[in-house]
Amino acid sequence: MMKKRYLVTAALPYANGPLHIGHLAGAYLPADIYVRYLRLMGKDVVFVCGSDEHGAAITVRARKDGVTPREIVDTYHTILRDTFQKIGIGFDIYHRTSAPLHHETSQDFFRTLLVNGQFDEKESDQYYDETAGQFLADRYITGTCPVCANLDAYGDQCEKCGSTLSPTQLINPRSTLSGATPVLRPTTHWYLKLDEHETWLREWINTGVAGGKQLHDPAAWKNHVIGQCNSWLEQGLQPRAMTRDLEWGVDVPPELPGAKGKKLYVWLDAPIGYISATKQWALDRGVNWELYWKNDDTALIHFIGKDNIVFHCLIFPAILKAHGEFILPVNVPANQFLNLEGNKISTSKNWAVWVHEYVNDLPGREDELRYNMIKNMPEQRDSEFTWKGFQESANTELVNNLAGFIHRVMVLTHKNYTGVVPAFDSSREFKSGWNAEEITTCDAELHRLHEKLDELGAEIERFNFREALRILMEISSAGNALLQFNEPWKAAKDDPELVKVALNLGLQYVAVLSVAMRPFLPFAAARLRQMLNLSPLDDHREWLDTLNDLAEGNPVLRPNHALNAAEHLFSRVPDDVIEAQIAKLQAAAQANQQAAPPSHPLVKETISYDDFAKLDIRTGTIIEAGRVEKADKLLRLTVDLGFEKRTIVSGIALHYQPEDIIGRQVIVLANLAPRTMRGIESQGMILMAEDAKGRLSFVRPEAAWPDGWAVK
RNA sequence: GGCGUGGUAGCUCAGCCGGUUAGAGCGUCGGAUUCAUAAUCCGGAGGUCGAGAGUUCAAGUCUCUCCCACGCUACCA
Repeated sequence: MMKKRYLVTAALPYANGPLHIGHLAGAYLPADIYVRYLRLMGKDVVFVCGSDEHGAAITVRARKDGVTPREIVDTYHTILRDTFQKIGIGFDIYHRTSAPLHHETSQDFFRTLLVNGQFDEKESDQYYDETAGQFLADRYITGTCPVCANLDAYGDQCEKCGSTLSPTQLINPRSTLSGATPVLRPTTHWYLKLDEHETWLREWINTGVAGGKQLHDPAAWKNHVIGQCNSWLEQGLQPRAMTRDLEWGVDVPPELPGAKGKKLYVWLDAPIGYISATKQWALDRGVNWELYWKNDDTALIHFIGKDNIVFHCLIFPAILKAHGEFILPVNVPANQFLNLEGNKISTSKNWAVWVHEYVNDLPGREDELRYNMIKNMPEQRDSEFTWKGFQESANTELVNNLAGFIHRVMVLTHKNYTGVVPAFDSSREFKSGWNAEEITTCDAELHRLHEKLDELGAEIERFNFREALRILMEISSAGNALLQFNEPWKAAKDDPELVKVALNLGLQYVAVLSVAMRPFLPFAAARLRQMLNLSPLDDHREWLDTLNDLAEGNPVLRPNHALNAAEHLFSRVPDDVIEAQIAKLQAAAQANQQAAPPSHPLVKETISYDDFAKLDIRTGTIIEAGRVEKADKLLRLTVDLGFEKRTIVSGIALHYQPEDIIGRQVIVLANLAPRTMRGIESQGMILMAEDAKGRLSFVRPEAAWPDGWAVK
């Protein structure tokens, strides 16, 4: 499905931290390869990205560091922008969501949705800090994680166990602004009626048809992308709040009643960044941005990691459709996750390879990292980065195979022909590099190169970057074999014609590689162009031209063209560099672990004896225990209080087996209001001790004790 | 508990709208070679395709059950 125009987006990185290799392998590298290829094919393509600079995490961070949010985002925006540039991610524009143009664009979008009747205004209860006098963003509330019992989980997420949370799930919530216990207060927000979009989204995802038009081929989408979307659609889409009570973000259009203090939520902020970035790019060039967003001849493609699938495949498309004028993405080739040395990459545990540190520690080795990332790209499933693997791929494949081949052709040409591309008799036969048994001619081999280059491009178009890279290396291997089979170093004396053909063709391989390498290894490709004394690639259909030349049997490098001096394109990565990186990784993780000892929860606000006396706590004995259907964490207990038996549902199933706890004496909060969980009424609560790791332990009298008596 | 994705050679991964002896790279073993950064080329070994059952003339490839990993989701007073 070739289109006239391409708009390629890469997920906006959040501007409160630097970039790690997982980000690179997940979204930016595949996007960059794809875009570089399209440019070399002469396509009209715009590649946009930018920093996502709003939200509570940034204000929390600013408060902690004692600086303004502006300072935080300025710092990281600069780091991110420079890192992308240094590792060779060639955005056409790297914008930022704090730009006024972005604020205007987002607000206009909001207004249009409002006019189109896409919102419901609804009141809901949100946590409010009475001391600070404001509503609390999820990030401003901390408390005990209900999943892993981490004492410092945020209202939106527990960083220890990674669970997604909502503030009301937190046990013992506290405001990070004042330390006070927040209270629930009603507030009004604008909800996008996502449920009304469910039907067309389901059809669009599964058939590619929307509004009666075939917009894409679902077979071209990755399994896990469609799978996850359907998983969500299955559960039914709910209206989603598009605004929040935040202090740092895009204002809800101020002319609207009730807009005061409210900001657009990420859903209507970050992805609109793609649009505002395009606008800015177009403005800078006097181009019409709408061609890229509102025209059916444009292919919109989002490169993201798998954590962003639902957002880019369901919510953002719903928003675009709700607006009415925008096109939908033709594909969302999300990658899975990259693990690091056997563990998940974790920012909070400092288990990561930071790209800005990499370019500093291993200067001039940008392509080596890119190569390994592509070779192990998590295209269909999670994959793994190891420093040992990095060293191996760099040394065996880039140094030995690729750089080695190029160097030997160059050196032989300099020895035999003083660095000038030799002319040769085109009828002369020789052994093919693709098969030692096959006798071939230069013309036939140029056609074979054409096939390979064409195939390579097709794999890129299908987002099969690993396979594309494999074909690139296959060309290099065939080049090595060409030399091996024809042995031009031997033939110089008795068969000079053979030497001419073999080296000429070898040089054609190298010239083709100088183009084909560019999407993957842009720095080395530039060095190689220089070495070959060819003009630098400027992304104007050089790939297409090369294909055309080869198809017609024309050499890419003409006879008598003078080459520059032979140089090694890559150098070995020595052991000590790798060892240093491994040591650094482990040291950082360890330091992080030591720096963050488990903190005890703050003591809650003082209460009177009367408050305590309201609690009726009794001894009891578990006489029955069983699992609760369809619940991982719940046990249904029957507890004997001596004077009566109670049914109590308790969230201890992960810590105790039912058969092990029958007969166990426990302490019961006996006058807690009954509550129904999973269809069972719980008449009380078992008191448990809990440690920093979330382990639970029964609390009980130190020796057998009669049931039903008070604990005071 | 529900949903989704994955579980294929020592390692990293392809293949999966069923169809000849299951593939690649790296590693390993043997051989050739020396123009080239101890590089290169050729060849071999290595997999009962997570487990079990079923459909079929034929199943990594379809169905069911189970196990494991990852993600989302429910339960936690």
